[in-house]
Parts: sequence; structure tokens; C-alpha cells
Amino acid sequence: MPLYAQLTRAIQFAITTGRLRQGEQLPTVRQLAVELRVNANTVAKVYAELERSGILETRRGVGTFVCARQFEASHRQDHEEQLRQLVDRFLEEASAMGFTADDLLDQLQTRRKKETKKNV
Amino acid sequence: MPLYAQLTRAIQFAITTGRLRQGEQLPTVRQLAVELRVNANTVAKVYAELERSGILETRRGVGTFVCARQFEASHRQDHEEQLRQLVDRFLEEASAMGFTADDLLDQLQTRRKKETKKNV
DNA sequence: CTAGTTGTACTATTGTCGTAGTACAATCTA
DNA sequence: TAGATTGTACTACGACAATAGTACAACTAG
Repeated sequence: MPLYAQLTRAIQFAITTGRLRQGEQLPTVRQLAVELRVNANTVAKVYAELERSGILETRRGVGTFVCARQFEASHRQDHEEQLRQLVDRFLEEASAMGFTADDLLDQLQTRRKKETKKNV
Repeated sequence: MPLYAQLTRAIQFAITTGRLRQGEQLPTVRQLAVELRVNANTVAKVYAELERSGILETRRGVGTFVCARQFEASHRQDHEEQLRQLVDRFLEEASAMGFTADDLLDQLQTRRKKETKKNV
């Protein structure tokens, strides 16, 4: 998996799990670039993309911050739409491989049961 | 989506839906290449890949055919494994986007209901 | 055995993706 | 305003995937 994708995922994960909180400042593009032994542009690209998604907020000369309001209604709509699209792609792939929606449901439910068992 | 992937999917779909039946002969690599305005190698690549998957069977100087026995036990196991892997990828992507397995289940069940409504 | 069919191997070209290098623009701070 | 810090735009390079071109090998049919 490309560096920028790994980084994007890591940041999103850090935010959703609360390790990065709303309003908190992220490392400088250069700082993070040095730390990860990566070009600054790669980090910048990730920050920019996450800003377009409304997750981060960047201010020149200042830094990059976790957006203060990222779970608003508008974003929730986008999120729903993303989920639909993801499921669309998934169903398409599956049907090409000869699986029905029911097959997928079964498999998913099996997973969920295992997961709950683990957590108990 | 690349040509070879489209073609692969199309052939798989044709077989699973019965438009291509077991033992039936497919077009020559050259025929299909001309028809699709594509290089013969692209078609050959697809045929070869599908043969490795046990879906097609090619005989030099004769042609390419739908494999006579593709729903045997051994293949069914592979199929199950493929389903698991597909769901794995799906869950991973989804969790990176902040969705839980339950979100996916809900969305899928909604789809299924709509589908059954349509078919009734 | 020969001609014609089939699939296949090898190589080259093209386009795209990921990343890096460098130079620039915006902002803050003293 | 001057200098430092921030993000950003532009370009280029390397790697890889996808496709095409050409020549070859296996097989069939007469």
C-alpha cells in the first residue's frame, strides 16, 4: 500500500479512536516528513486530501489542525452516500464472482458473531 | 477499469448466468480481439487467467472452451475462500472509512429488501 | 507431410501512479 | 518591515501495469 494511503488511514484512525482530538494541531508537513523519512509533498498531499474531506483544516504559516466540526449533518449525509457507493462496488464485484447478496450477508453475519464472542 | 478486467468479468458473468454453458466453445483469441478492437494478447491473457482458475480449458489448434466441471467440491472450497477474502477486503476498507460491520449489514439488508420487492 | 488453424512467448511502447526535489506564496512574530 | 515558519505549485524521475506488435509453437484436417 502506498505511503500516502497508509498515512491517510493512520490519521483517520487516530481521529476516530480519539488519539487526535478536535482542534488539535498535527505535526508540520516537514516534521512529519522527516519523522517518516518521506518527502514533504507526500505529507502535504495527505493533509490536502483530508482537508477536502472536511476532516482537517490547514492555515498557512500556522499549521494543520483536526477540524472542529466533522460530525455534522452535512458530513453525515456524505458518509451515508459513501457507504452506499462502497456497498455498490462490493455487490458488483461479488456478483461478478458468482455470489449473491445473501451469500455476503451470511458471511458478514458469521463474522459479526465471531467478533462479539471475542469481545465477551 | 482495464480491458482485461472487464473482459474477465464479462466472461465470468456470462458463465454464471448460463449464457455460456459448460463445454461450449468461446471465440478465438483473434476473433474476439478483432471484435473488441483489442490486441489478441489481451484476450489470450484473460483466457489463460481463467484457465488457471479452472473456469476455461484451452487446447492449442482447437480453441478455448468452458470447463466441463467447474462446480466440484474442490472449486467450491476455493469459492468459499474467495468470498472470505472479498469480505475481508470489504471490512477493512469500511473500517478505514469509519463504518462498522453493523453499518454494512444494515445497508446490505436494505438493498436485499428492495431487490425482493422489485422481483415480486 | 503440408497448410491452416489455434494459443503463446517475447519484447517494446505507452500511460499512469507514487514519490522526490526545488522553488514559491502566505502567514505569524518580533 | 525582516526573518522564520507554515503550506503549496510545478516539474521530473522511476516503477509498474496495460496493451500492442511480431514471431513462434502446438495441434488439426486434408
